[in-house]
Parts: sequence; structure tokens; C-alpha cells
Amino acid sequence: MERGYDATTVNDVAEAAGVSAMTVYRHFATKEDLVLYDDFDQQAAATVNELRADEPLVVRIARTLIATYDQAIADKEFHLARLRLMIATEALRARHLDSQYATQEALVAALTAGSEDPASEFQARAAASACLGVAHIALLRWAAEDGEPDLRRLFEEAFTATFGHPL
Amino acid sequence: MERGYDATTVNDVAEAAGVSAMTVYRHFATKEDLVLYDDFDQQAAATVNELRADEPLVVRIARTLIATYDQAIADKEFHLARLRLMIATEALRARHLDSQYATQEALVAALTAGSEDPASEFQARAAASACLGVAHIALLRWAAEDGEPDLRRLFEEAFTATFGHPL
DNA sequence: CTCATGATGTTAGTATCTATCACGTGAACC
DNA sequence: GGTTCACGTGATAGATACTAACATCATGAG
Repeated sequence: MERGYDATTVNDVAEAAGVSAMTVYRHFATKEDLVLYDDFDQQAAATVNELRADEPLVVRIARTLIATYDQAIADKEFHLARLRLMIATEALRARHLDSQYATQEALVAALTAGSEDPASEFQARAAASACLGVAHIALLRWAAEDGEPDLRRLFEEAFTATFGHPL
Repeated sequence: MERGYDATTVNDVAEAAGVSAMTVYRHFATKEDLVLYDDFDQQAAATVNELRADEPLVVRIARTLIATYDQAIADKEFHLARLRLMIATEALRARHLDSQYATQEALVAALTAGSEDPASEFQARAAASACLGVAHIALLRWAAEDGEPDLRRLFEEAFTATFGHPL
């Protein structure tokens, strides 16, 4: 937060942690993982199947993401700082988007468990991708406004505007 | 395509091109740009305002993306190979998603030009993000099936499943 | 107490990317 | 026709992320 991501070397991190750089790489595959590690995708996958299955896919996925975000941002200041870092740093932004891809796949796997229908898997993937896109926009706005608005309301506003019906 | 992205060094590329590695870096900011360069975002931004404005945002954006893809994949074999490389390589995947982010911003800028309303900008951003997510899924499926299905039909199927109404 | 196992350190190396200075070619201008 | 200037290119040195291989140390089981 003080010096920015690029200006902080892995050696700096290792020194601050009192270990060698090699030890850092043993615990984190890449420098980006130092910032980006979370178990968001596992949480989301665990949540999505607890919901009633009689609502549209996008609604179920959206509810899942809201619930998961609510848990994730319990430590608000930390997650705000992390988001700011991610937004400001190209490498982190790109990797974060790729981790959203992992979340998407976890959601799809949970939603289509047991079924082998490629068409429904395709549709679940599209719905998850769209919802994650909307959720991402809400998160960015939340960070841009310093965490002041209610994240859930931002998400609902974005969802309603995109899908044409309330969540 | 022969050796994979990671196994091909910038020096290899420079040698094949008959120039020094330094010259490669003068023309492409990063190794990823050697693969990912395109003017997709500019094309999309130029197209989105040619459409009638009386349809929902997501429909206008979706039509824009379809039109832009149709142009972009004119050289089908090339774009298939490029997509396969992008899907298989984590660094390329991540960067490509970040470039989608650039496309999204270009779309939002074109759609909200002149207006200064932060709420409508927020909604345009959400709609663009959702549509790009859906489009990305269609593209991945298209590549997975070796470009055999019609990309437009894949996109329409994903769109209809996600938004609950046909394009 | 011994020893095996796992975590850590050291060293050497590769690859991406940057900064800096030098060189050569071609075009504009006198 | 000659000079100069801009620009593309090259060579070198260097920072940093990451990997591989081997050495070392601590901890806990037997």
C-alpha cells in the first residue's frame, strides 16, 4: 500500500517477513499470489447449491455472489486496500480477472454436477460469466467510492439495469 | 503454435524476424502483445453508436460485439490458432481478459459520450461487462469446437439463456 | 540420543523487460 | 551536392521474477 506493487520486490517482502526469497516462492507460486490469494471460488461453489432451484440461473448465481462477497468483505479496510491495489496494477488486474474465471468454473461445476449435457453447461457458463462481470463492476464502484455505499445495493442496481428485472 | 507460448522466447521471435530482441521490445511493449494485439476495442466503440438507441443496452452491446467479431474472425484459421494459444497459456488468458476490460471501457465511453451522469455510466459498464462475459463464453466454445459452429448462433444461444429473451 | 523428514537457505542460472549510449540510413534543407 | 537531423536499430549492462539443485537446520518420533 505504501510503495505500490511493482516497486515492492519479492526480496523486500521476504526481508520484511524475516525469511529468504526462496521461502516466499515455496509458499506462493507467484508474486501476484501474495496479493490475490483467497478461497472465493470454493465459497461460491459451496453456496450456489443451497439455493432454491426454481429461479433463473442468473438470479441464483447473483444471490450466491452477494452472499459470498458479504462474507469476503467482512474485513472492509483490508479488502478496500486490496481492491485499490488490484485496480491500480495491470498485472494484478489481469490475474484477478483470470481468478474470476476460476470462480466461474467452480460455479459451473457445482451447478451442473451430475449432468453431462453440454448445452446446459454452456448456458450455465454464460450466466456465470455475465453475473461475475456485473459483480465485478459493482465491486469496482464500491472501491472507487471508498466502500461507502452498500455493496449489496450497488450489485442490485447493476443487476437490475443489466437484466431488466430486479434481483 | 509449434512450441507453445512459454517455450518460445522473445529472442527466438527476434531471430526469426531477423532483428535484435531490443527491436522487438520497441514495437511490442510486452511479449504478450506479440499475440494479443488487435484493435477490437476501437472497432467496437466505432460500431456501438451506429445502432438504434431504442433497444435495451445489452441488446445494442450484443449486436455490436457480434458485428465486431464477424469482422475480426474473417481470417478464421488464424483466430482459431490464436484463441487456442490464449486458452492454453495462463499469462495470455489473463492479459486477454484485461484487454476485454479495455473493450468495455471503450464501449462505455462511446455509449455515455456527452453525458456526465455517473449512474448511467455505471449501468452501461455493468451491461458491457455482462455482454463481454457472454461473448467470451461463446468464443471459447467456438474455439473448443474448432470453429465449426456458427459463432453468431453460439452467441445468440448464450445470450438468450442468460438474459431470458432472444437477441 | 539418533535419525529421518520437512522446512529453509544458498547458489547458479534463465527469461522478461528497462535504460543508456552508439551507429547508420534516408530525407529535408541549404 | 553536401550537411544535418530524425528515426530506426543495435549493443551492453542491469533489475527483477522465477527455477533447479544441493546443503543445512530444526523438530519430533522411535
